[in-house]
Amino acid sequence: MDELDGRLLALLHDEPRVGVLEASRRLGVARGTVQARLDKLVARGVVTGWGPELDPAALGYPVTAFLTLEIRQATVADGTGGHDAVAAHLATIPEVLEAHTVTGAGDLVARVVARSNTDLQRVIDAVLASDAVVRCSTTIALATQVAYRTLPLALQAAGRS
Amino acid sequence: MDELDGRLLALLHDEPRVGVLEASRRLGVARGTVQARLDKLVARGVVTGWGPELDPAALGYPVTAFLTLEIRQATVADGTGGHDAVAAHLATIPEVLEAHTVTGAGDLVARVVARSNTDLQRVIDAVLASDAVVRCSTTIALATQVAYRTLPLALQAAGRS
DNA sequence: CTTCGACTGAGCAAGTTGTCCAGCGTGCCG
DNA sequence: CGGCACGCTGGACAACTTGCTCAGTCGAAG
Repeated sequence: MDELDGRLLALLHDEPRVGVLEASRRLGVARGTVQARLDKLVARGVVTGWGPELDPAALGYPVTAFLTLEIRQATVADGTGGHDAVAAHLATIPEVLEAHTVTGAGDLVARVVARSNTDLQRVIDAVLASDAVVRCSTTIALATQVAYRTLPLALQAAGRS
Repeated sequence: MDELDGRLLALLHDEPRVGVLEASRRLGVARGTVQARLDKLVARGVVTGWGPELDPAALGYPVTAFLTLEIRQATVADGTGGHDAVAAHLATIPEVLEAHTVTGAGDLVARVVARSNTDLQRVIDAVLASDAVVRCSTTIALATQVAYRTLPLALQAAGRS
């Protein structure tokens, strides 16, 4: 991650449709260089994909909420662990966009979306359908102050390392 | 969002590098159709971008945490509101990947990353540098059970609407 | 001094893109 | 019922990009 990598990522971020050739022109380096840098970034795992970013709101799910789940700690009789069981359960619910185990009061935090505040109840019920979920507290996201971004981080990493 | 849109998004998700022509072959429709669908998805705001997805861990920031901030409610003497001031402040910190105002105990939830648990302290201090932040409680993400995804949601939306 | 890695600038065949066009079937409306 | 808009098809075209290769240059490290 040097300064050129940073500029490359910034360019791709601003105009994702530019190809390697166009990028090389913008950055003022040879095409092969851009290609090599990109390959390296992908190989290093820095760039994980180019998939289309979808907006849940535009898909009809404008409500975002964070659920803090409390998981039954004990392993169930059939041998399935509490966390794994819940993770598998959450993965089957399309409205669950992501989930992390965390420290602190709750055991697991999930980001979910819903068609409306009313619909959110349905989603929560779906989450609660697992026996391993003991409790669920809901925090609704009112507004996005900072939209998900990684570019500033990449630029900082480029500047330092 | 019909079934073809869903298949198209799924294909792009699985293999982002495929072009329009290849996609049309895979989906068994004409190239113009794929192009038209894509344009419409972008125009509708469903697809918000094709930017490269960066992995904070690969950038040297393997620690993820959720900060719940309590914001000073009163408007400051100079007229800057508490929320806006904090949002602007957070936006200047690269380690803050996203932030939302929320209902419930806290006023604002921010996702941050750090180089290590020790480094997390530095990030938290940076967040706390704003006068408008009254309190901050930290929840460290231990593991990702469900990685951020929107495809299942899109497929469900495609099936229904 | 030699070696090594990275970058440049060039070339080539093959493939893709953007943009047209005419034709066809379906559903809607007067 | 005729007419019309709309979306999809299949094809065409020039212009461009990609993947790949290669020789040459440059600076840093051994």
